[in-house]
Amino acid sequence: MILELRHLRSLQAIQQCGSLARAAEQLHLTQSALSHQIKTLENYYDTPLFLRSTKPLSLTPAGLKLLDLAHHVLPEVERVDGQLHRHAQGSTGRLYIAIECHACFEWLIPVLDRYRQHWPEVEIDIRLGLSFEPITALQRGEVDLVISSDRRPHKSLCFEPLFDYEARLVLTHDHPLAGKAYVLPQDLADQTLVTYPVERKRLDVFSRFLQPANVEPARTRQAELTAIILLLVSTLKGVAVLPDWVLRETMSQHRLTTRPLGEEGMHGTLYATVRETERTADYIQGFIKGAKNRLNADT
Amino acid sequence: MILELRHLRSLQAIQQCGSLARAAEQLHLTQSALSHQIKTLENYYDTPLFLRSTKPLSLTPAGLKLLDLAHHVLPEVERVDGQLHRHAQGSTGRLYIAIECHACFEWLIPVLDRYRQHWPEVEIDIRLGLSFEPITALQRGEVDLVISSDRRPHKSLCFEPLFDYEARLVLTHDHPLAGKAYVLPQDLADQTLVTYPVERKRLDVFSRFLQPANVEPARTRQAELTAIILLLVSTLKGVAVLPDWVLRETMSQHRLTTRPLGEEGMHGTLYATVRETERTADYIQGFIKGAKNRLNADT
DNA sequence: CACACAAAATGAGTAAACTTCATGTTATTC
DNA sequence: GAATAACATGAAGTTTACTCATTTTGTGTG
Repeated sequence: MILELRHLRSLQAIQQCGSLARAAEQLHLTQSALSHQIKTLENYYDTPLFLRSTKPLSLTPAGLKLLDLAHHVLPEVERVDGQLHRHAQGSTGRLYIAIECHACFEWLIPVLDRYRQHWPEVEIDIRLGLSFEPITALQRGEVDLVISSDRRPHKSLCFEPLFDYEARLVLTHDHPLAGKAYVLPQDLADQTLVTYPVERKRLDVFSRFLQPANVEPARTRQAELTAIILLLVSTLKGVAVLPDWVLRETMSQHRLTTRPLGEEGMHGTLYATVRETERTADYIQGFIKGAKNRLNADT
Repeated sequence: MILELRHLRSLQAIQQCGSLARAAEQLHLTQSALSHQIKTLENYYDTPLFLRSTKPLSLTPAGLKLLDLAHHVLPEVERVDGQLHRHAQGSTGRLYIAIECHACFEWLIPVLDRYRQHWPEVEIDIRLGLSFEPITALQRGEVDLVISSDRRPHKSLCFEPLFDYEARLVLTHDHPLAGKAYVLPQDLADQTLVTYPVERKRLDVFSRFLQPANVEPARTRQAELTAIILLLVSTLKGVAVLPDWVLRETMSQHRLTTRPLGEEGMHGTLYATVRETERTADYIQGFIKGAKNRLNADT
């Protein structure tokens, strides 16, 4: 198979111009070059592609077949070619986001809604519950941006801090622990703890608060959605640990309040991790900027 | 635009094989050649196309875009490429037939029905009432085969005789002229002549019979379909001139008979005209053979 | 952590393909 | 039938793609 796009482009030009000479000009080639090129094809297929003896020279059935192919194929090729060029400039691309924490939806969705207005061509998706580590998925090209709070440096990847947060205990106004200025691990030993349905090691409240003090809550409950967790906290008189960004408007509606974990509070930073090669792409930086400004995004 | 099908083929192989080395083997290239080729593309688009650091190496979003294009485009290209190769062998092609005489439908349709069974891939069409000469249309590649009874030799075209025919006068059994063994031009001077609706010069009865004797029929009627012409001959007690092949089974049904034109009868030959370049193609020869054997085709 | 192994990148030389230039051939026009 | 226009052809030059040899990178192992 010697057929190349070049041949299709030539045929299209020949058909358009009605003569080799003019087609060659349009293609920035010499007439001779075109003649040679077509002859190669004709030898390959062992059939003429156009009739030389008619005034606006016309294609043979074989030539028409190829022209037909050209009309199908070339526009698509040009579309993708253009996309890829813009892709490199960073004005378009794929943005598959992996998030480790369910709570991130609370700020992510509004941020993405806003982002899509500015970057309409970017292909967006959110991936939850990957079969392997998000970082691995990032390296394998299955996702393009990982949002998480831990930072395990890795070559070819880079971390962009988005914003700091504080994980706080959520409880009702009239909860016994509401009387304290801050809570300690052992305060939760007789409590019902409501969490997202993920492994314990991926929940800060266990890995950074309860397990170091070797404390186990009396009961645990799981719920996927933040709204349901808050509901359960209200109705079960349980407690939950959520990042501060979750707890703004919804708080007063549910007659809820928050307390720091430990005297100092439990603080963390949320990072966006991307591949080094794509870090500078405009559409990536655009997302990171939008995430940092999430507070303004609600307006 | 430097993108060529070769690049798409390479990307597809890389994706399939999961490594440059194996892909190169499959493409009958060296690993180095592939590496260079991809690098050229990556420089052109200014973005990597796949990640080298994963075990089964994986494509970047940009690479996936191209792969997607490859999956769309390559099968179509291969289909056409294959078709063209067979085309040269003559097992497939386009067969647009131009006919000058309406009566040809009578034998052409059954012949084509039979032909299509043997040459299912050939694209068939029948063109009537072209804006210019069928021969011109043939030279311009608008049609591929012309059926007509006159033979104006032209370079790059060739004529294949199909079969001889005799144009005979059609009339009812009880028509006054039925008493004669043959009719002369002046016999038609007081008759109603039913013809196909085409120019007189393209009707043999005028150009070869009436006009040389400077005779004009009393009345003329036109009808597109042979069946209608026969009907008019019956009901109007008119006459028509039709080739003998039309007049076989239908004759007795309409209580019609035929007489020769002139003492010798008016004979002609039907030719299939094709472009010299396509004459030897199997699918062309197949049609010509089928037309010659039209009598057997009805069985 | 060094080692070995596998796989991709690199660089220089070579072969192939494409293009150009000059010229020949063919078809059409007046 | 000469003139013109358009395509074909052949040889030479240039660009492009490929191969070979080698280096670099990444991966897995003792």
